Amino acid sequence: MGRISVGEPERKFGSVVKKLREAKGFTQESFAYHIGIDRSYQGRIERGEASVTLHKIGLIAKSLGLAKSELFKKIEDNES
Amino acid sequence: MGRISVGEPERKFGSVVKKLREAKGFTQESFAYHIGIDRSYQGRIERGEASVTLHKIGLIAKSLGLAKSELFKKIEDNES
DNA sequence: TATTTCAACGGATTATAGTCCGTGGACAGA
DNA sequence: TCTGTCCACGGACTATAATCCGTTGAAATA
Repeated sequence: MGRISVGEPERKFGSVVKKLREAKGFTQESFAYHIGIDRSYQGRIERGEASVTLHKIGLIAKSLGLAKSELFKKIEDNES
Repeated sequence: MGRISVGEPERKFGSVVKKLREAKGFTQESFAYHIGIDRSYQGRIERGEASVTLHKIGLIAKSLGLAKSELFKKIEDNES
């Protein structure tokens, strides 16, 4: 994987997901469990170290109660 | 890879990308070249046989002249 | 101080995204 | 016809997403 940050889009994606997760009161681990992904991978995503697939993006957005378009809108506006 | 369709989200993603690409007058090959991805992979994406990464999603959206949120909005509305 | 909770981070492995190269079929034009 | 263009589809390979399991450190609480 890209251990160290893959790129700007990944970093932005990660930081917004992190903020939204925290706002929902989830820990990384509980959130990851809820989605069905690995806890350490959730950390990597939030640090911008992973270029997530469409499949995972869908799971994450759903868990945050957002449509993918809405999630990306927040990322683009960086209103988190 | 998932040779055969991965899931509904991937199929929708693919079919909308296909329509938008055609609307822009690109062939699969020219579009793929323009983005910098493999021609056969572009075909797989459009057939819903690939769960594209954030990185590729960004390249595709950009090539279509759309923000990622806009691309996903079109996919969700299926207005293509 | 000791204990618990959470996130950062790593190494090693497995699953799959993405590449490379080729074939065949449909269709349009010469 | 035949020639060129475009797409569907495939196999084999390479790169990397995603998993699994562990360690460390910070901060809060008892």
